[in-house]
Amino acid sequence: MTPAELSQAVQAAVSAAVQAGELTVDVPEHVTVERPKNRDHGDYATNVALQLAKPAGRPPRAVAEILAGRLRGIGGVAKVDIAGPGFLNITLDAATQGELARTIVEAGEAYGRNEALKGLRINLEFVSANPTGPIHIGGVRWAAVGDSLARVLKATGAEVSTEYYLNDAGVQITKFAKSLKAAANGQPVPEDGYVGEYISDIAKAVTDGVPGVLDLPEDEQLQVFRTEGLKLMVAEIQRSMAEFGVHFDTWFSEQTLHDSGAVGKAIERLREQGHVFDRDGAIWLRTTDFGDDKDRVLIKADGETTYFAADAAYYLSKRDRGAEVSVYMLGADHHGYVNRLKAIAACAGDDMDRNIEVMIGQFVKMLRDGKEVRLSKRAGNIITIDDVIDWIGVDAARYMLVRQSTDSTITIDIDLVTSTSRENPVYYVQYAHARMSAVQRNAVEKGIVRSADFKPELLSSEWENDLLGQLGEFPRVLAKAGELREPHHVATYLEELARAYHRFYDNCQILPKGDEEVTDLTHARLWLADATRTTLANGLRLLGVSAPERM
RNA sequence: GCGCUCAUAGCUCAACGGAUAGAGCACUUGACUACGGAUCAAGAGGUUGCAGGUUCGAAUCCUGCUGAGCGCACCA
Repeated sequence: MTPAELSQAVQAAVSAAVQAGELTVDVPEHVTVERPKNRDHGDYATNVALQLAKPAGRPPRAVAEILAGRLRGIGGVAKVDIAGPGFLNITLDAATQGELARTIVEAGEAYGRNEALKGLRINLEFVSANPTGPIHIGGVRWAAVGDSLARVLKATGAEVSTEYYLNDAGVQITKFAKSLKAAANGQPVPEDGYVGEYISDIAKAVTDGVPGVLDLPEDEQLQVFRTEGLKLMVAEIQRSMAEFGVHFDTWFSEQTLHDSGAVGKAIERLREQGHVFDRDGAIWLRTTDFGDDKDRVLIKADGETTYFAADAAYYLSKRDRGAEVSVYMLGADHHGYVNRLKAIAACAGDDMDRNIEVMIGQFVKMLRDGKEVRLSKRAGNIITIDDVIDWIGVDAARYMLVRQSTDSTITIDIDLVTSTSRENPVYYVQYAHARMSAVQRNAVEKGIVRSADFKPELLSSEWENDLLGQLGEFPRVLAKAGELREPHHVATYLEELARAYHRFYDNCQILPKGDEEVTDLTHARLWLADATRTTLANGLRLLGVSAPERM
């Protein structure tokens, strides 16, 4: 029995008690059934009696008594106890619990998938770093988290489109082009220009690709460095992302918004909604109607459109392309944008609490010799995505970055991370998978084929029970991670699952030793181990981390 | 000045409003004639920044305070 099925059974028990006139309450939509930390509290516990006590006008324990009687009648429930203030502690019989292993093995790659966000069309934008240099460590965090989040959202039933917004239209690109041109001509870096080895590399690639470029007039030269340099830089970013296992469905160019007239059209649409006004020769959007602390300029007095106007056009583009929910993942230095972005949605007539979500993630702080290293792209002092991959590899890097909540800053000690990368918890999880794969190899070698005649009641030890309980949590963890947009819950879960597996492994012999006989228990444990391997692999896939058969 | 975010073991981090706040690292002590020791078992380590409030119950929600990071453009 899965936790979801048990939850429904408890809900049905409440419903039956209400119909029988034993309780007078509205039947709750969802009944919480959780895995208690303490084994003495049964396999599952529910607080439903505590929550219904007040509306029912009865003491919690009295409500619990009523429900306990009905729960005992459910098939597969071995025991129901009332504990503490009114918790219902439910113990399943071993066969009912053990059956979960079969459920998981038969579901295979589909185990864990659910419909928590069924049909929701989500546009997920992340990284979106300016294409004026390689992706640095901060962007790498959003790459790891965003890509995993996309996988999690898909697994919870959403239709997800991932997107990288290329700011290829602004003055930063002009500075980038000037920096390339200067490097190619052996001139000093222009004021506010970009420096770093990559600048001279790209400058050389441009001059190799366009022979004679240095003989062109200044302005034509600049144009070549702008278009060709941008092309090369974007290709470089795309290569890094692909190497990191991160996929974007759409690379969206800001320039196309201007070229296609989408920016002007967006302003007209907002004007029709009644939120655009003129003041001091400029055209404004009245974002203060929707919680922003000041109104924003769309077109400056000199006639130029602002970056904000492109943002508005971009939001409307996402909407026109079918997004019900636009999710933005931004760094903490952009938290000031939250209100204005949400106001764009509201000004366009959308629901700012539903159609747009802006996630703010904290920084990555780097330490070297115990001191914080200040990173700046302009100064050329950066740690790139390629550096991180070189140090510890894709698996360890992605896992490290995705396993903690984006609410907290990540502190990476450069000396420590390179010297002790083996301590990364990712190996603990991967090792569990590799260990299980080894068992399967050995089984094949001994000619043991997992029998279809599975006796789930044999999985009755505390280690097997713990492992089954953990396995049953996976769909719920995924649903939570998707709904909260927090993929780190998957990583935390996998560590707990791996721990339960390692403990099971150390305490329960799976395959016979020497000339011992193959028993029903051998087969039952192979089912359980296979279910674990399946779940570990499914979870690791969601994080973009490999599930190795050997390490 | 106004605003956003954060504060949990020595360190890095977890914890749908639930029962005795959990892991890893580091520290102490055990388990390898091995289904893979990248593991397991045991120990030690906490007034969840401070003070109130809400309730059957608060690390979690609310208020105030302290500390840290960041943001407050007709820049992009």
